[in-house]
Amino acid sequence: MRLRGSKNEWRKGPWTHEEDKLLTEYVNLHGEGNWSSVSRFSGLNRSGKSSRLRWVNYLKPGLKKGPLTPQEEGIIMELHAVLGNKWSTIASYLPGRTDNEIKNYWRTHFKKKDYKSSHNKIVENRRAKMLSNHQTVQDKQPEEYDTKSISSHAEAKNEPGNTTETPENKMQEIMDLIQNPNFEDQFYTPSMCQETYFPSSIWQETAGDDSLWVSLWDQLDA
DNA sequence: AAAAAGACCAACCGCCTTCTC
DNA sequence: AGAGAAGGCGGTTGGTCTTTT
Repeated sequence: MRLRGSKNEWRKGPWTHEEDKLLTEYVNLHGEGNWSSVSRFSGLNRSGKSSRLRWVNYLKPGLKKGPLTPQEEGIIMELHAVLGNKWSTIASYLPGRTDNEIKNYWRTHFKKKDYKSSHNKIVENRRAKMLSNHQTVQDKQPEEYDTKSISSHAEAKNEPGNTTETPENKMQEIMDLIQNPNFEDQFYTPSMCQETYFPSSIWQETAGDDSLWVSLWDQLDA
C-alpha cells in the first residue's frame, strides 16, 4: 500500500513565474507524469492535480496561443455535434489546443443564443443522416471494409442487446465506433485539420448536399 | 468619465476510472 | 479481490479585461 500524501495545505490561485519555472524544470528532468511527486522534488507547494493542469494547459511545449482559426472553429463545431461535450476528445484533433481552451471557447461563442438554434439544427440533421447512412453501410456495403469495418466491429462487440433497433442504441453504437482507436485509424484522414476530417464511410454522402454547413460558416464569418 | 454588462480565461472542484499494492 | 492513491475529465467559478451605455 502506498503512503498517503501529506496533509499540508496546497497553495492555490494563480501561478507565479517562479512556480512555472520550477514546474518546467521538474518536467524537463523527470518527464510528464508522477504529478504527486512534483512537490517533493521541485519544491513547489502545489498539488499534483494543480501541477498537471498548469502544465497541460499552459506550460507544455507546442501549445498554440492566440485565437482559434476558422478551420479550428469548424472542427470544434462539427465534432461537438457528434461527440457532445467530449472536450478532451475534441482537443485531440486540434494539435496545440487544450480541452480547457476549447471548453471555454465553446461556452463563450457557441452557447450564445444566436448560434444555438443553428447548432441544434446541425446536430439533428447530422444525427439523422448518420443513422440512415450507418444503416446503408451495414446493409449494402460490408465488403468494402476490412476487419475494422463497421459491420465487423459490431459483430466483434457481440454485446447482448446491441441488435435492438432504437435510434438511441444506434447513435450510441456510432459514437462508440467513432471513439474507437481502430475506427479512427481506418476512417480518418491523417490530418484532422485538413478539408476532410470525418470518417468517410459515414460522412461522405452527407457532406455534399448539406447546405446547412455552408450557411452556418457564413454566419460565423459575418 | 464612470458604471454596468459582457467576454474571456485560468484554475478549482467533484466525480469517475485506472493503477498500484 | 479490494482499498486507496493518482490521474483524467467535464462543470463551474471568479478575477480581469474590454466594450457599451
